[in-house]
Amino acid sequence: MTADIISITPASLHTQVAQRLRQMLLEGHIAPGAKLNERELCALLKVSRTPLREALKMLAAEGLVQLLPNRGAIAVELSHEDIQSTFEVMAGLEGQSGELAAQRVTEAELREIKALHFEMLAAYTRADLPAYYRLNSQIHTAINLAAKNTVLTTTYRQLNARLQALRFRSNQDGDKWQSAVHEHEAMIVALEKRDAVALRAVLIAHLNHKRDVVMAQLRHQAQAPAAGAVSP
Amino acid sequence: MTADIISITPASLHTQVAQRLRQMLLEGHIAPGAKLNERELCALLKVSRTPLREALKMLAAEGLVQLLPNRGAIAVELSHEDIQSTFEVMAGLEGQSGELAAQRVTEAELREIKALHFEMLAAYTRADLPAYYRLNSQIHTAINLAAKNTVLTTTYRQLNARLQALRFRSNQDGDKWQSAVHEHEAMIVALEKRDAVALRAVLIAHLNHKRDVVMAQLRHQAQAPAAGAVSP
DNA sequence: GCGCCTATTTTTGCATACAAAATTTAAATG
DNA sequence: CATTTAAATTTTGTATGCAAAAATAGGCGC
Repeated sequence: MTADIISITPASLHTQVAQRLRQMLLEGHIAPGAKLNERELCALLKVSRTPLREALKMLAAEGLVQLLPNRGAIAVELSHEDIQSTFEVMAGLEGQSGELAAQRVTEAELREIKALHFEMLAAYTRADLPAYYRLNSQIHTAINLAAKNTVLTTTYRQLNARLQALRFRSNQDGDKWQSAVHEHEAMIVALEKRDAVALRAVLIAHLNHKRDVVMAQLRHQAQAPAAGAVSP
Repeated sequence: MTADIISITPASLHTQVAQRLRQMLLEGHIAPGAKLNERELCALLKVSRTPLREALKMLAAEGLVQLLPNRGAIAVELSHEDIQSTFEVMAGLEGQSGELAAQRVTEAELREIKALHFEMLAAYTRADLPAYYRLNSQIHTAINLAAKNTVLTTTYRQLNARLQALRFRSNQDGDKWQSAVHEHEAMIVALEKRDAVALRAVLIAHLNHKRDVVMAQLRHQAQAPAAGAVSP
């Protein structure tokens, strides 16, 4: 809806700033809960406060930062309940993505998804976690795109971004990892068969398992807080 | 996630401006596709350009306005495809709302929803369209709230706002109206039985019908454009 | 009369300046 | 020495000013 404007112009400053900040939040260069000092960020990004503040307002509307009246902005810090809720909605969106993708996926898209799947298996076999995560994410994105619904895509992206900003590179144990891979196998099968109901079910189950892993990890973290944070 | 900050302060100017603009867009005081002139709006709202522009950036992130680089902002104008996509996602969200609401609705909530339902029947009987729409919307909102998922609620609200901004007070004919009311009856039954599957199904069907009505109306409108727009 | 090019005006985008609020620091009191 | 309070400093919020881009108007040639 916005993407179809052919941008010859090199994008306004506030847009660029928003993009940079978004990236910093997602890549963990700004930790959840961290205060976003305007002066600092202006210096870092070499822009004045006006475009920076405009970018912050956009990120706030996206749910990546939280505005505290008269106290500036902080990187979002989701409560356990927020995370649970987000996963719940994400599961619904993934399910719908799958349902629609099964009906609308083209041959070319299917081939590409299968290729990504095999690449992911390679990463799994090598226990290359970063590559695995990257490919995993690419597959889910590809399925989402195959659903051919721009609103679904933007909504999905937005919620996914919030979760990514939390940066729990869930060091899932071998068992969980293996079953995740099995679920991915089932996805491919369902997609090949254009079985909307099955793909929906697999994706929802997959995300629920991911949620369980993350929530368990969070509970664990809560009991044993970061090592350096005890006494100075 | 933002609401839990007890706001003693009377909300920053940019927040107020965003709220006013949002209202104007939803109530049709600003038509879809209309240009949002900064000077004009500043004069109207009696604020300087800074908070106004910040508000516009927020509304852009919410998908209510569209930013055209170096050319300001316009009220969103969704293509037929966008509208179709939005309804598709809304259907999924409504379905999930129903599914969760059936599991989580309290007795008090159920009673209130039933009361709203009867009020809506009264409005229907009187053929009081405005009241009917208001109550209809309240019922859907109540079901959504009964699902007890804040992310679902905000996502739902955001997409719903975009559709509302289009302002097709679909003058649905008697037949369609009657079946919409029947669907609402089915919702109440499913909710009372806490039948998640049934409520989900009814809500999805309900929204799909609404989509059909709206899309048909849009096609009709496209063929016979506004009367005053032909020649001066 | 019509299209095209240029000059003017308007409008947007960004930077800066000023005011108000919050935070920090330090002092003063118990 | 802790606690509270008041001043100083920082930080946010809003208004204004200036430059660049776009829209508009006018003039020119054809």
